[in-house]
Amino acid sequence: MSPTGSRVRDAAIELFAERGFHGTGIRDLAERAGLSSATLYHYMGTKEDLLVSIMTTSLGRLLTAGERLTADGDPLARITALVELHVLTHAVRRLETRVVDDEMRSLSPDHRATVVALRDRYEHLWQDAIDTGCATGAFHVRAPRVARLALLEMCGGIARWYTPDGPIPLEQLALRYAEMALGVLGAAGPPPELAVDSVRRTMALVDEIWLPD
Amino acid sequence: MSPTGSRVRDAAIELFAERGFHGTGIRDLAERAGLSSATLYHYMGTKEDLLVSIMTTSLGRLLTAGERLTADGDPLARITALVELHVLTHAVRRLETRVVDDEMRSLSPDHRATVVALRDRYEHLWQDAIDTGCATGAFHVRAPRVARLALLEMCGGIARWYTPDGPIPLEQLALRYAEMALGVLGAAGPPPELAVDSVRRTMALVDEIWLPD
Amino acid sequence: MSPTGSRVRDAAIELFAERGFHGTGIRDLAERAGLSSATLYHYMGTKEDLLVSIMTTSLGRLLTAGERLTADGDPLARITALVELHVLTHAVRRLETRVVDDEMRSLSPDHRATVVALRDRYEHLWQDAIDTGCATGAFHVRAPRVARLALLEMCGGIARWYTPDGPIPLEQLALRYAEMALGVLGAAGPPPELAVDSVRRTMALVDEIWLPD
Amino acid sequence: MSPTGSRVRDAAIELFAERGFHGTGIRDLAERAGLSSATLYHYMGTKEDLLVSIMTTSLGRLLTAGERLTADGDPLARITALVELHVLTHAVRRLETRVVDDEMRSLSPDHRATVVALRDRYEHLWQDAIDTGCATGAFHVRAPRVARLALLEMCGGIARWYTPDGPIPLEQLALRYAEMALGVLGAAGPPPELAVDSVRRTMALVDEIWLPD
DNA sequence: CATGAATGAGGTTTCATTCAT
DNA sequence: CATGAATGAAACCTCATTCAT
Repeated sequence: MSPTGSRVRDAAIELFAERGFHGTGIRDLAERAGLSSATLYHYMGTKEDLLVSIMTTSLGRLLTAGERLTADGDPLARITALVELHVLTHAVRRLETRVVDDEMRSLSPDHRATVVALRDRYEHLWQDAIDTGCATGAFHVRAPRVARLALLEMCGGIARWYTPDGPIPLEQLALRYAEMALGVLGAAGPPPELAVDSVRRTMALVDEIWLPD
Repeated sequence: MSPTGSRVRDAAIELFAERGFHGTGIRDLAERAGLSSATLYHYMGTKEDLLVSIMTTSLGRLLTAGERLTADGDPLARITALVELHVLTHAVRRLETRVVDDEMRSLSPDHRATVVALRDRYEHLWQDAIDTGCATGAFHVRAPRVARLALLEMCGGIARWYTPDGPIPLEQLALRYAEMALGVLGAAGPPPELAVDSVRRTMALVDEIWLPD
Repeated sequence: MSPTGSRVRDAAIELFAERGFHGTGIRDLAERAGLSSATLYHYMGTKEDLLVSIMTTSLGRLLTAGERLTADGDPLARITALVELHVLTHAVRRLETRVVDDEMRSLSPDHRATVVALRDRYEHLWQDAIDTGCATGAFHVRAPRVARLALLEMCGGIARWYTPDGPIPLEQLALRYAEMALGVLGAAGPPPELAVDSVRRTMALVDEIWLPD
Repeated sequence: MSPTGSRVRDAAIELFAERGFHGTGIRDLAERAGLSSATLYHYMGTKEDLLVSIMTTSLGRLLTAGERLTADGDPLARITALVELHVLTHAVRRLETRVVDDEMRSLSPDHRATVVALRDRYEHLWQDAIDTGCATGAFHVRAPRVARLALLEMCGGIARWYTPDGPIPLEQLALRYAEMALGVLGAAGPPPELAVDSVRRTMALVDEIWLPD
């Protein structure tokens, strides 16, 4: 993407995350991007197109990463990786992920369907890991669907408060969330050194997936 | 409040929850309440005043309930009750709670400060229970502040999907969330029959607190 | 008029004078009068009716007084009395007279015609005195119509700044204006003691005319 | 200024003068300027900004002209020039000057302060000439401050009735006002041919000062 | 006598978007 | 590639007024 195009996109991510889609005006976007509002339209379709593009890109990357991480491994390894992915992504890409999580309602029906389909595929990775783990006896959960919803909210919530200046390094945060998630699922975690290895692998993937931006 | 005033308030809760504050127009409100947009202004100040009133009322009730439930009891009982309260309120009052959780950013600085102060008092009840439980050895958490944030997100998330028509009765849902929360905190739960008693007590309080509406 | 009716009228005079007719809202009037805006309508017709009533009353009294003062006397005495009348009225009834002078343009055509007719009758008293004085050689003016307009503006202007707390007593002010007016007309004034007598007589008339209010 | 910008400004001057600031709607302005009401906002800030700009420009020019005319000369010459300036400006620029004289009350406090400061500087030129003339014995006035106020009202009043179609040429009108003003001040005027010269010089300045518009 | 409730019309200003240059 | 100019629609809110109680 052209550098100016990126500026537009970045401006949109910042403002949509901060003020919401309907709370952000075209002029706000233009000002933040350092352009006139007319010029904006060289780099985007409508305001909603911009939102859709942000959401599909972000969700698409999350899905790609999720699929790679769950291509093999036992349920415990898979859910651990998904939790790490979700937490790290929501921390490293706070703004994009907030837009994805909060602005679904601002989409028109057609666009919403597209985005929801992506999200469903992603969430299916979670549900599958949870269900399999319940079947194998690795997890002890009485309402697996509820567990999925609870875990997703819990892990995604980090985007509402995370800052890199906080007292706990991000790697440690991811470990804590992984522990909490396994607590939710009634599972025992792996030994610490394996857990650290897992987080580092996931972090590397997150960096790779978001690199081209 | 006058019946018409209630209709205005209810319309606002529905629409703010569904479309967001900035996504809801005065005409939408008027139409939903069955009034002309001019008449709306007999029952509210500005649109933001209406939002503030909804948020402070809702948060105020949650805080009152939380304070009552944590007036005594050991940390396990207190955190259990708070989880139940949060889950039940977010299920029974899906719309209000979504507005409270999502529209903080739509408030002007002054109003935001007021609302944030209320929320902080409420969240302090959680932090206090968690910290005490960690100190007594009832909980095993390495990052108590993170645990609080994670639990609040997890439990509040129910407002994003709950419907009374779902396959799991609300009482059971609350029990599941309590179990998951104790898993997050690395704690063992009480025997089932005591847990049911607790949920029923909390449900009664929720009903009472929200009655006058 | 009922005491409440007077309050309404007084409120209108104050606010119309201060903010102008279009700058004054019905609610402003109601608040100033200590009534609800609905109750206002027991004491007036439309907002414009209220304006018309204020203007015709005020102009009517000025006209009555002017006619009395010019019923006899030579041109110098008549113009002196008119100047005194105009100045004293605009000082003692600053607000009414400002409304009369400034809000003609806010009247609808019909009402305007009525008010203009009154004003014309009043101004004719001035023109007549001036013209007669020119004919008798008492005044030396090359453009008598312009002189009339200039004098009326000059004398009425006192309503834009007069306050009873000023350093110069009102009686003195009236004398100064009379002197200036005669200067405008190229006429010599009467001896001081006669001038004072005249002002006092005019002041008494002003008090009488405005008494019933 | 762009031609369209001028049209907006001209429309505002006409309508504010005719109907008053509060009596003029944005749609009236747009219609008069031949624009949509949205387009109006490319050429102005708020409606009040437009008013402020009109007032400061107009007053600023009057002040500049006044300063030039009173840079030297004896009190009689200075006051004569000021009277001519005031009269000619109020005749040639009837609408602007009416807005300046009538709409001070429509300004918000901050803007009002700015405009009042300009007006005070302008009026100070008058007061200074009057006071000096009294000191030198050129004028005979017992209340110099009152004289200033009276003269300003008298001369500015021409904007309320002047039309170029009237029976008296503007140059003659200015002479008549100068004579009347000297009458107010108890002063004898210059011989006719000098007076005519003075008016012509002042008229040239007025034309020059208002040219760039 | 007084008012709360109600409203259609209109207030000023901003919206997202287009297009000629 | 960039923008100033333009606009219909809509934003939030207030207007003057009526009427049942």
